[in-house]
This record gives sequence, C-alpha cells and structure tokens, in this order.
Amino acid sequence: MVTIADVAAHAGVGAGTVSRVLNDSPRVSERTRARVLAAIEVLDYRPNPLAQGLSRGRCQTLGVVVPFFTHASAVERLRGVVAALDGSRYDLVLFNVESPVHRDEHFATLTRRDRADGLLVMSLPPPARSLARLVESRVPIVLLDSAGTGVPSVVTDDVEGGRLATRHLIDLGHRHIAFIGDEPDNPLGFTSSTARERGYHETMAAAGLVVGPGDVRHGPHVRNVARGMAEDLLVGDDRPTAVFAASDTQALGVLEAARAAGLDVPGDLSVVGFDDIEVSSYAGLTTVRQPLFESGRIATELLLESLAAVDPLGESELRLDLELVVRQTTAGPLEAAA
Amino acid sequence: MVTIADVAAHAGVGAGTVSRVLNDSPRVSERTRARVLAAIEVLDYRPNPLAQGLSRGRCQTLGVVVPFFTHASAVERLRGVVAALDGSRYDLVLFNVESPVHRDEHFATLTRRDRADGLLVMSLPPPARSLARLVESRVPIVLLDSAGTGVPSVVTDDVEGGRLATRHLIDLGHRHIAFIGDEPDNPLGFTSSTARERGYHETMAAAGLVVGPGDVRHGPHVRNVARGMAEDLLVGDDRPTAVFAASDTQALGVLEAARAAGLDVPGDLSVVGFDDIEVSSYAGLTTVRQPLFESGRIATELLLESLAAVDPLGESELRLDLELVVRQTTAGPLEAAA
DNA sequence: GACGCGAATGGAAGCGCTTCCATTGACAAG
DNA sequence: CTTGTCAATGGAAGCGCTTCCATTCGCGTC
Repeated sequence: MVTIADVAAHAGVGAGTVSRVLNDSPRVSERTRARVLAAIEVLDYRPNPLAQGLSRGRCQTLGVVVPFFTHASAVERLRGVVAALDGSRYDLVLFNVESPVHRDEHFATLTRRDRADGLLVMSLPPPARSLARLVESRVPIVLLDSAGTGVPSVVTDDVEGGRLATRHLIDLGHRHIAFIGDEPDNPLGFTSSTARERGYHETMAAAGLVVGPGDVRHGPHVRNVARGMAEDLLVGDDRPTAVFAASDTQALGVLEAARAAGLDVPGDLSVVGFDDIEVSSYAGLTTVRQPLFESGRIATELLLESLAAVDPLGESELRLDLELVVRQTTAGPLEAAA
Repeated sequence: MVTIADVAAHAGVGAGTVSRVLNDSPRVSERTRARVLAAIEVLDYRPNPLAQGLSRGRCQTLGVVVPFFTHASAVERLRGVVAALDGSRYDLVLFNVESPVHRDEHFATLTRRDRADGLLVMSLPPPARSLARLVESRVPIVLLDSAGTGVPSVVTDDVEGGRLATRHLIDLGHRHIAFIGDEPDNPLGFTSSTARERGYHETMAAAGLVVGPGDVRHGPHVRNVARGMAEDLLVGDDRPTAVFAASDTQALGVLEAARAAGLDVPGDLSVVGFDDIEVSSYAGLTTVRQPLFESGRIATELLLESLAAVDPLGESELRLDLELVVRQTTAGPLEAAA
C-alpha cells in the first residue's frame, strides 16, 4: 500500500508538502507541485480516507437516515439525494430504520463527526431528546419531510394536500367520501398521513359533509393492508362514492379492492392518492403530487451548504409546493336521479 | 469528545485494557472488565470508528456498487442487502453508477480496504481489468446478477428465463411474438436483457416460428421508451399477438401502449415481463419471477462469509431459480376461425 | 554588505484506536 | 525458599494523514 511517505520520498520532498499538494494549499511552488503530482501519478497513490478522516476530524461521509423503502416515496427521494451528491466528495452511508430501537441506536451514535459529517433524516421526526443532542453536538443536519426545533427542514403542507384532494372530490359532486391512511400513533411517529387526514376532516366539515364512523380506516402503510381495508369499506349499500388515500401505495390497494368488488373506477368509485410515485402515472391515478425527487435534491444541497458553513444552519423551513394531478380515477358520482 | 484515554483514567486502568474490553478479549479479569464497562456507561463512550479503522486496517463498511434505481429491480435487491446487513456491524455505503466513468472511478478507488471492507457489485459486469485489480487487491467481492472470473457470483439463468416466457406464449397458441428489451451494447454492459432475448430467439427457432425484422425492438430501460416502441410495434394488420418484454418495467410500457391503442389485454395482446417487481402483481402482469430480495440477501451473506474468512472466496456461481408467474396479461390469441 | 521579510519547505506532534511487548504478581512445583 | 509459569495489565509504537512550528533561502532595502 502506497503511503504519503512513499510519495514524499519519490518526489524528494517532505510528507507535509505532499499533503499540501493534495489539499490544494497555495503554499507550494509550482515546480514542487508538479514533481509531487508526477510522483502521485507514477505510484498510483490514493490517500487513505480513514487517516484523513482521523486527522481532520471529518470523514467525508453523509449519513442518510431513512425508514428504508417502507414507502415507495423514500426511493424517489433517495434518487434526489444521490443526484445532488454526485460530483461532491461525499460518500453516502445508508442508515436503515425499521423500528424505534433502530432509530434511537442510530441517532445515538450519529452525534459525532467521526460517523458522518452531516445527517439527512428522511420522513422521520427525531425524538426531541435525540434532536437536542444532535443540535448540541453541532453535526449539521437537515430534516426532510418532518419538522423539528433548531434545524432546517424541507417539507410540504400535508394538511393543505389533504384539503386539495378532498375539495377535488367534493367539487366533482361527491358527498360520501372515505379516508384510508396510516395509524395515527405508529411506532416511528410518522405524521404526514395524519396531517393529510386533518385536511380531509377540515374540508369535509367546511362543506357540511358528514364523516361517518366507518368512513375512516387506519392501517400499516402497505398495499395489501389498504386493499383489505378498502374491501371492507366498499361493501354495503351506503358505501362511499370516493376514497382519499393518504398515499399512492394505499390508493393502489383501494383500486385493487374496487376491481375485486367489480366496481368501476371512476364510474362507481373515485380514488385520489398522494405523492405521485412512479407507478401512479401508469395506474392513471389522480393524486396530490409532491416533488419527491426534488425534495431529496434540495435537502441534500441544503445539507452541503450547512457543511460548508462555519456553523450548522439554524431552524428554517422550506415548503415545497403541492399540485393536484387529475388522471383517470376520479369523476363525478353516478347520478341517482339519472 | 470522550476518548479511550478518558475511559481508562476513569476506570483506573490502561488504554490497552479498555481496548481489550471493547474487543471482547478474554485476557481481562472479570473485575476489571466490570469496572471498564461501568466507566464506558458513565461517560457514554463510543469508540471512534475512524481511529479503529485506521488502526485495524479495516473500516466496518460494505460498499455496494449499483446502477442506482435505473432498474426497479435494484431497489428490491437492495432491500435484501439491507436486511442481511441488519444486525451485523457493517455500515452500507452506496456507490451510484450511471456511466462508465462513474463505474471506473469507483472500481479504481475501491481496491483498498480503507474504503470498504468488501464489495457487492450489482447487475454490473466489471471490466476485466478492474476485476483483475480487485481480485489482486484481495478485497472480498461478490457479483450479483453478473459473472466474472475469480470471484463468487449470484445469478439467474436469463437465457432459460427467456425460454420460459417464450414457451409459455407459444404453448398458449401464439405464433407471432415480438420482443422488447435493452440495447445489446449499452454503455454499462448489462447483459441480462440480451440473454433473455437469446432464450426468446432459441425457443422461437425451435418451434419453427419466424422472428420478423420488425419484431425485435431495443431501447433504454425506461417505461416510456418501451411504450413508444410498443406503440410502433402494434400498428398495422400484421401486428404481433404477444410481446415478451425483457423486464417488468418495459412490460408496463407495453401495457400502456396496448391501452392507448385500444387493444384488450390479454384478448388482443398477451404480454409477459421479467423480474416480478412489486407493482407487477398490482398490474396483474404475467412474468418470469426472479427472487430479487432473496438475491440481495444471499449475495450479502456470501460477502459477509467471505469477510470472515482468511482468504476471499474464489470463483463460484450460485444460480437462483426462476419461475413463471401466470397472471392476467396472457391468454391464447383470438381464433381467426371463431 | 548587513538586515529583515516572506515564501517554501521539512519534520514532529497529534488524531484515537489496536496490538505487541515488557512487567508485575500470584501461585504451583521443586 | 527459590524458581518458573502464566494470567493480567500498562504503555509505547504505529496506523496514514494534517497542521503547526521552526528553519532555510532568496531577495529587496537602507
């Protein structure tokens, strides 16, 4: 293994000078720089990142804490992260979270610059204590799709999204609109589904519409579960004429249930999702689009900025726009009169 | 920042002893061990991974080289990787590859244990020279979904998969069967599409069926592109009655094209995909299933094994089974006689 | 011609850990 | 009582880099 000493010897200079060349220090003469670069070339030398990290107290690594692939949207966001990181000198380390234990473990170790120089936390509200420790440790951090005190975050207005979806259905003439989403008190504390549900309730109330006791269903964020809930929802004569699902994944489950029940979409049932993940356009799903890829890119750029600054960025909130994308799963309810 | 020296001082022992406790060395008395553990607890000490890595010459990190999310299947495989890594002490670093330059850069730096202790290369045949250097450098490496000399690999028989799909269509009575897949000479050298195509050609020939000049289309691995190619393919009276797409992503594009052309699936057109990605069950797509998640898990376990061994594992090939999953996009062609 | 200044550079210290080697002390054997 | 052995332990060296400090050297200035 070629070390900096080998390069120094080969170039006839000191190790310090090689280091200066490596780090683009101006305090090296052109002649010397050229000689060192030549030696590096000849020996095919590459600095040991661990040694650099230990010495500098940084490790050229960005940690991404993500409830991995549980939501299809996370993948799309990750693509944005990767895109933003491309060309930077940072490696990307993935910290998968599937349980609170997982999460707390990671947050506990990640308070140190030797593990990651910066942290991107995706869709996961850090517990207050963890967050406080992270802020105190001065590791730059950006929250994506969740909010927290003292740190920058990139979010969308989920409540407003819920309103958009619900209003769309009401405008089409629906009166009996159901909601399918995540458990409000899920172990990892995801809040977006609940916020979207709030928008739904608000809008229903504002329109003077009743949300019956069976009209709201909660379950784990999985297509099959949503399908089961929808099948249950769609039996009987007083079944809803429209369903707002808190995510496209769940909306697809609703579509499956409708298909299984022999209901025509959008003839017998309208369905609105949320996110606009990749398959939604294939499924022709009407949905509330949030810029997933963009959000990953923007959050990462924010993090890189924070990394370059002397102090970590303070609290701020960047709110990305939502947009209703009308496709083929929504239409007016069949007129009983007709 | 708490260091090993702080712990040693607090416990009234030497740094070496603390290190021995950390690394579960048997050469520490129970009493001392207890005292050290107590000090660690009190001070909330966590070893600096960079320092450990530098000292040990390993970095507790696994590199995954992956053409990132270009194929939906890569995500599914990654899930398997993450699952296998969960509970191990290894971090996962993602090396995204989107161009040959990318790829060669990564392979060049990854020949060293200080960057990653082991390497999982996904769906990407390493250039012979890169691979030779990697083998020589003795960094444990496992190829997933590609093969190479001197290293273990986890693969499926893509040719056989192509045969399975094609035979299924022939058995249903189809005579005019088209193929849609990737460019044979794509920049990153992906071979699976081409292998699947070979199985298609073989089976067609064996059945005495003709593959017309316009019956095979190639294009980038993107749904919209596949859709465009399929739209082109499906005009005219002599259009095929069935299409075998080299991946589910492309098969979905074919389904879209059929829908746009007003063709009933499977009435007017049968479609078979490959992979069985998550959405395929939603789409009711008949496909050749390969165990994506499993493949990621198995390859990772193999890599962990290689890491634990004294020498990296030599050449071997683990072939995973394929399975035809018949759903709703295939049926016999409409009888002209009927 | 002596002096001062700044640019260029060599080299040592230090980052936090592991590991090897030397030391200590307890205990068994003679 | 002496010697040898072995377990337990302290501490220094070393991993490969960065950075600070001291040194050297060239050159302009008075």
